[in-house]
Amino acid sequence: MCFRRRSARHVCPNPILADQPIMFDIKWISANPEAFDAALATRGAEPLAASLIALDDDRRSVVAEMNAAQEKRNGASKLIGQAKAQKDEARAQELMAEVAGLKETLGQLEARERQLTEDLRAALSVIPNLPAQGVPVGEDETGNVPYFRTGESAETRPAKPNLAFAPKEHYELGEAMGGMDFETAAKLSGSRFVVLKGQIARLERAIGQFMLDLHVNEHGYTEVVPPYLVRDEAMYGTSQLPKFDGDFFFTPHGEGRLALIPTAEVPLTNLVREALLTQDELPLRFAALTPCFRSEAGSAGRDTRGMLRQHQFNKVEMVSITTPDQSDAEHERMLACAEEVLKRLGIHYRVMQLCTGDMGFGARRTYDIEAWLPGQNTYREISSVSVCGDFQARRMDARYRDANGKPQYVHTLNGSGVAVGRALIAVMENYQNEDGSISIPAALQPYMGAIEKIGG
RNA sequence: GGAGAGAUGGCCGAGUGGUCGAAGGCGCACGCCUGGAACGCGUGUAGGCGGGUAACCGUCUCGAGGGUUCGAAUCCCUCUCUCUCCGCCA
Repeated sequence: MCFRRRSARHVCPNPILADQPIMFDIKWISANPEAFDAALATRGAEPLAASLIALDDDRRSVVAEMNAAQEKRNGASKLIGQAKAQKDEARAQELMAEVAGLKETLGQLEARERQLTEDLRAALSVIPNLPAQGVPVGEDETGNVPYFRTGESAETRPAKPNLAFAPKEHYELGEAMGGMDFETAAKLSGSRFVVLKGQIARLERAIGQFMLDLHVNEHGYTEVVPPYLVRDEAMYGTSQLPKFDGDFFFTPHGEGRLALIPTAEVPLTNLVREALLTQDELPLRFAALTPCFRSEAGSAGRDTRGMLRQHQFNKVEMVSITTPDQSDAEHERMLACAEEVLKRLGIHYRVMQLCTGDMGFGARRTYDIEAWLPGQNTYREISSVSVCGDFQARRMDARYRDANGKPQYVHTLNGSGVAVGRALIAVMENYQNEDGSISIPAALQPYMGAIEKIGG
């Protein structure tokens, strides 16, 4: 709840957030107003540069006035100290009277400065990140375009399975096997929850273990077990807040609340919040297997059957912290890491580069990996890999010292590697047999006690 | 949950109401020394904001916010966080 201004109430759930750093460089906006507005336009936002610059001009003139008044006061105070030291009480009294008048104007100026800074911060905090060069312009998912990394083609990816029968959807297979129970889950928790049992539960665990091992052992990520409950400040840092307050679960804690992480991106990225790193520490690469909790209020009615869209699911997340010049290469690398999961599992997929209108709030550029689901006869998102530039770093105040010793904002990247629940769906549907059993992909067999098949 | 201690620069760590943005150390950079290095010696080294082409100038910041004062890292209040001990507990 924000007490300051009615208009800001819905975007300012926690007054603590008012102290958070600013996420756009207002100087850059002032120097490039047309480019700023043009970039916003591709994301479906109204032009804002003029109003932001006006606000900043006001702020700067007040700051200048304030500084001048402070300088005057400081000078006088110093003289008072000297006068007192010389026992010149009359002179001291004289100076003190002079300074007295400054106090009031100074107080007013400080109050105005604070208000203007907060107004500017509040305005900037709800503006989405600007797209990177080359991101296709479009309004929604129909504007997304297929993407291949250098050296990649359809031939370098697993083919669709050759099923000589009508494939079933994952929930049909799971329920028939007694390993997937939505009715019981609804009794416990309502819709959009599931109970996994027996071999399906084990398969879910195997997939998560396999993926985390892959990234840790072969892709150079440091394994992390982060908190699953985080403060609003952390959610603000990765830009889930203040704009999307309704999409998450919160639990009361003390006088405030904690958020259940919607993705491990939040705790993993915030690992470097308020840090000043050295250049040779970078890049930092973190991976974690965690549950994710999403309220998803806006998506009621979509994908109500099965476990495609749940309030709770497990996911392996990758996060990289890099210098600005490394982030684009790291983005391709991270995409390769995520793709490798599907290659090892032998699941057909495609990669889509998201257009400007379909990208998430904090992303500069995003690749989605969509796995082929025979039961649905379509591709469904199983991973999303984004580079955020310095957008999150500004919000978190995460910096490093560059070659000249100057602090600079780091760049952050995040990607699913991949969503466990959806990978389970993909394995089940792609490896189903006509008798309803499911073959276990070779990569997972070590995690399944070397069995080759479940159910049936 | 109960009791106590603390929060200072990249890190560690001193600190008196007035010239303290802050001793000292570590780290880092540069120079000297060396065949080259280590050691040693010397010099330099916070961040934000505003102004200036720049050199530079001003201002703010010693956990956060408020107060006392002409003047606060230093005194008072509130809050947040950390640590130690006790209790409870997977």
